[in-house]
Amino acid sequence: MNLRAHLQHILTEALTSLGLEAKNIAILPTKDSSLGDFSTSVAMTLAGQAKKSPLKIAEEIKAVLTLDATMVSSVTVTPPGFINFIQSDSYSQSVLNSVITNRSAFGQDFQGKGKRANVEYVSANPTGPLTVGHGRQAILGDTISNILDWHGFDVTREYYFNDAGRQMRVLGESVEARYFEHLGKPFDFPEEGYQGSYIKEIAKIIIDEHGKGLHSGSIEFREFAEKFIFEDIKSSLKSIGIKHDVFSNEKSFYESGAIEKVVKELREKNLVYEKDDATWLRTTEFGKEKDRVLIKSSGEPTYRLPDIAYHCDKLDRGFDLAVDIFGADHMDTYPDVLSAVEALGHDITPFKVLIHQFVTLLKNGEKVKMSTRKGDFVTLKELTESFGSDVVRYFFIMRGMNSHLNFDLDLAQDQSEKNPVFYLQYAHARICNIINRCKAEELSVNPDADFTLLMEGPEKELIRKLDQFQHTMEAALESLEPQIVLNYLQDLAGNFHKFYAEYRVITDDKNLSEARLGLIESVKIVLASGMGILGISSPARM
RNA sequence: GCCCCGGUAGCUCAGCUGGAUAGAGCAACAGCCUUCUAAGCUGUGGGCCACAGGUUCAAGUCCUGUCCGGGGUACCA
Repeated sequence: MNLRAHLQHILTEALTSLGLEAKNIAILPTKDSSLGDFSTSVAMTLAGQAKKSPLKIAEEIKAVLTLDATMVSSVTVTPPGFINFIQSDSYSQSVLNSVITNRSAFGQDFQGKGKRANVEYVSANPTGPLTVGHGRQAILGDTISNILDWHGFDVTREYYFNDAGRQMRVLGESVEARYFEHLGKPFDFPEEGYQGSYIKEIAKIIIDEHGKGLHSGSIEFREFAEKFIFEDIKSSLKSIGIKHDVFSNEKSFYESGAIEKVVKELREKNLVYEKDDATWLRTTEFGKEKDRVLIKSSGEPTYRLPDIAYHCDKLDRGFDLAVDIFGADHMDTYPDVLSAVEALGHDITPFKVLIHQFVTLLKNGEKVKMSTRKGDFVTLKELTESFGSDVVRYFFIMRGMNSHLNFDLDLAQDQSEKNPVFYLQYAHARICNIINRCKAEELSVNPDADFTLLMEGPEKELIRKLDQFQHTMEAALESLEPQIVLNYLQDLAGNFHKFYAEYRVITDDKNLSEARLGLIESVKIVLASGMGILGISSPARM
């Protein structure tokens, strides 16, 4: 059993026996290990309720704790009322034994076993290459999927796209214009058309593959462009190790009649009405300031309508958890969609919506305003080609999704050489190297080595850190913030590098060498697990 | 105007459900490779955690207000 869970248990018992409220007992690893391994502030929290000084309560709690000596070696009380726990040697022993025995399964709690999760991410319409901004979402989504997967969820990675709307029509018109431009014929470039150079390339390829005889309004333009761009998107994602399981197409909801059904049901609930030749959704009923258009006067629906049908469909498919990952531009739109889904009688609690802030690109110290339509952007592919998948993935995870991300293209090249991702990978590679050396010395990993020989500060720190892996992963599941995993690994690697600088694994003392080998093997296992979750490779040599 | 996110070291950012002395990388400076990989380690300097109130035994963290930056507020997605 995990020490933290054990402490939770005995503290609950102790508080109950004292007639105190045993709720929200915060047990945290101490920052300063000289104070102990874990501490709780529960005595101070309860001081008001019990009308006693925190120190007195702490002492009382300490007196009635039923300690398991195989886990806790001592308990101290320090002002202003912390209760500190020092873990026993046998517990430390069991941590390393557990890592080495369970290997990649170490730390897994299988909270999601038997549950199905859906993660929708990227979902960019095929109107142009994926940009750096999409990259952030792609990597967030993929990593969150990995976290769910780690916890035992059956995860469906989904990409939803819209190929029936206005954007795709304009795409077709843009390609058509470039087609006739290439052929030296008169053309009309749409006012809101896509201006990127890739449109011209597509037009050229159409000439090569379909000849010069296409007429204005031909469906080929749009269809070819969509197919071509989608291939590019998929290959961009592949280059950073991302593959979706399901591509959901808006069109299918028209074909299945789901869209009509949504409108009909919303109308029956009086949530839809006609005005100015358009069909409106009564979002004011959901607390919004204004109602929103559902179907334009042109007859084209806005994205809201298919989105509602799509979200109903996700629920119908029986997911226990459905994570939507959107950019900040969706901030205002998803509540309407979810409210409508709820109004249609669905339970929307499976939905968890994550909003990430934008990526700002800096070039020559100035902001680059990115627009797919204007063709002014840096693609994810360019980024990956310059820096490699590991660096790109790390870069996008290292910042919380709520932070605006500044990406300085000039600095990126310099920094890529000193990128913190190498710090992690280097720790792993160093360990692999030592393990190889150990083999030559005929030292092998033994889960029952005498780990009580690991008495030095950095060694104890490593064991403490390894013990926190499970809790870290629980926190990552709770918050769906991949960054938590990354911060943990960074700390673990840091602890290892400190240990490495000061101590040698291969020594004259065979028992000590064996114990240290077990320690670094454990670090390697957890590093590899964590890096796997982040989608970052863990090289054996660098 | 209204809604959402942010404001922490010179720069980019961490800071777990409020906890003990606020951290990392980069940048600057000074050390450490005859010994398992120096993509590393050690040390120095650098902070009114935007500002003002409030809650609490305890606030970078929670509440209110102000200021600054970003996003949204479309019959675009």
